[in-house]
Amino acid sequence: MRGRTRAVGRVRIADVAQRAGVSKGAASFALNGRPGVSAETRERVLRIAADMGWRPNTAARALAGGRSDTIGLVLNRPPRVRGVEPLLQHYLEGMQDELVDHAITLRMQVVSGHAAELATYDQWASGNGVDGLVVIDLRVDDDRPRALQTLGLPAVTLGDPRYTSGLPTVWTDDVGAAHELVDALVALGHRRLARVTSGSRLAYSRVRTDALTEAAAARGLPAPAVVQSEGGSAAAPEATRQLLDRPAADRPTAIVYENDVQAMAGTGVAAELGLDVPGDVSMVAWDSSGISRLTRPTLTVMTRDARAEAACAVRMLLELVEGAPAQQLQAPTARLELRASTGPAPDDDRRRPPLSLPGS
Amino acid sequence: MRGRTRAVGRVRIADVAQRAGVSKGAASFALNGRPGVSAETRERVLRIAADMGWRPNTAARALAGGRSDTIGLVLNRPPRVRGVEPLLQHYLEGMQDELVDHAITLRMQVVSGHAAELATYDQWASGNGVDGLVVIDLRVDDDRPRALQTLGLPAVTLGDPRYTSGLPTVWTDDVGAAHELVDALVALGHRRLARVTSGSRLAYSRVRTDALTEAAAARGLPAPAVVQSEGGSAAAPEATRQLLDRPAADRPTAIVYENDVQAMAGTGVAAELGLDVPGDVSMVAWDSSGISRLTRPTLTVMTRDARAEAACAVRMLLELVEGAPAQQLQAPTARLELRASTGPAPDDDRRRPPLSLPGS
DNA sequence: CTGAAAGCGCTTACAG
DNA sequence: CTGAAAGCGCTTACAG
Repeated sequence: MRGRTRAVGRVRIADVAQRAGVSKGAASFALNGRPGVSAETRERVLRIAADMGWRPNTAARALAGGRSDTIGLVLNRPPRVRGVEPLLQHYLEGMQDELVDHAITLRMQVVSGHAAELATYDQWASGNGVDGLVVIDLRVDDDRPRALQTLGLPAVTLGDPRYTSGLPTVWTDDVGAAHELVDALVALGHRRLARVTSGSRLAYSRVRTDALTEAAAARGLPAPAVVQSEGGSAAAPEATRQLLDRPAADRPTAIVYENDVQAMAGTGVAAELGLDVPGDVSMVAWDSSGISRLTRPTLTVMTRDARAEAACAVRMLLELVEGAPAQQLQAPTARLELRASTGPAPDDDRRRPPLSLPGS
Repeated sequence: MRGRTRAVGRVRIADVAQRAGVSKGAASFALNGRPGVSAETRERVLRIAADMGWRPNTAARALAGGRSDTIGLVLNRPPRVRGVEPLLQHYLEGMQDELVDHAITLRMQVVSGHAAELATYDQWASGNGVDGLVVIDLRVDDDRPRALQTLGLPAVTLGDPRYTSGLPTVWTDDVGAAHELVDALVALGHRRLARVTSGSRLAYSRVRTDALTEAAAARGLPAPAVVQSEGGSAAAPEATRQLLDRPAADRPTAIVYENDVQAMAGTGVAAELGLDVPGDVSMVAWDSSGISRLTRPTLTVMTRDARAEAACAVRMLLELVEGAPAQQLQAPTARLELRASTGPAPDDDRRRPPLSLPGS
């Protein structure tokens, strides 16, 4: 069934070369846009290849050391959080947007563990399995940028340059966004903020938490309570309970979640505890999966175009593969979109004096 | 930067063979579990390969006509519905679950258009780019099963056998599920059902709609109103408005959506129209992304393990590649999980005589 | 049961 | 600017 029977009618580069009256090598040069062949020859070869329906054999190309027209993505997640959460969903969509226009394949490998991830990169590098990589889920102590540099594999990441170790990146200014968010909450009378994070070692999570803390300090607010919700959105209810299950004077009046699924879960917990959203506590989601208008109450979110960012990262990667220089591209900063889950802080919060003074 | 420099320290099958004192061919046989080599030789080769850290070069293997340790998935979706909707999300997760255990790569190609999809299959088949395929989004008039048979590409699909043209499949009995659902709605006093579908040509959507219609007829209910919501969840609000924006006597008292995102959107529209869920209208989602417990009201859903189904499909595919016979595997039928979005039909509906008699 | 050889389709130095 | 040849790492008939 498999084996060495060539698919019927499959046209090889040798067929194109013969028909064009040139050598295989010349045809290859023409087809790959390399110098060493006259303009008219190139054009003829191209036309004949199109006529005959030639398409490169990816395996042969890869084996010979050429382009594989494939980019790689490794997903390293423990099974229990292997869900496709909102941000990854947008990233996948954005990558698809760009790939479909370039007839590029996405090679996706799921691994459980850091060692397995590096082994995958090693194998891809040595087998020309991919032309380049998109690296996501950057951590604060990530050694993948360095490993990839050693392997000589072009790679682009999505995340704040301070954690990318020089890897080309598409990023957004979450620090600026955090300040806008805190300003808006302060304007609503909030002083006791809280933050539910996806994981303490995820770079983007860290950047946001740090920025929120700084912004709060700059406005003279007490340091936001920070609760880790490792293990995906499933842990968000527990994190929320931890924050809300205390006397009103201690309770945060606004919680900032990593994404809207977490915020929905948190809103449910608030209801269970007899708290009104936004009457008693305001809820904000940073990343949105697009359901923020559909929830009751509708969710206030930090909006940015993660999908476009991922598309942009892929474009950058393809250019990088072509030899373009590495860059750090800043995408538009997230903007606050106010909806029904946020409102003025509860009255008691406004009547009391600040709990602490500026300058943490 | 790229080119013919072999990655440092990369061990080839020839290195393994030399160290084991056998020919390359013998080593290949041993490594691939084929007959033609003694048990002790095989074991020695295997041990040495492991010691030396040998891993197959995928491209070389593919080119020589062997296993590529890759399975393919083509996503053919117009850009505007290129979102990762709940069902696809579960499928991706389930495929990942199975792939990670087998060190298999997923080759994913996004295309826009049927012709491009078939061209991709053709290229993969002729280049040994994949060992097999998972085919999703089966349509009622799908010619992909036949095309794949012609290409000789092993493939497994997810969907009702009546639309798979003999392709091996993992499927669930949506007809049985529809009957359970209608029974439950009838028990709550509902008589005017409605159905919002993902698309009239999607096989699973068609099966469900037909089954709901049959089940309604069997219970003596009028035929459910059916509204297409092509273009993803974005169209669900419009579809819902169409159903609910009529006099109470004409209005459905229960709407069955394709997934929970649609149902959330529909619930929002009901609120806009001043209708209470479930007081005036009950809402049911067929596929759930896991947020059905988080919405307000919580959503009644048809629960099944789509993730496990996808994992099972991949397992079947890998066995098929190994030469196992094709099969049709029936996964557990979806069960109804009643939550707050469904309740007794509005009173006026019970007081009136049936609108029609059994036997559509 | 094993070895030596050809071949998969392409790219790329190397001569002309 | 072009041709002829070697080689990428593997698999698989074909002889022994």
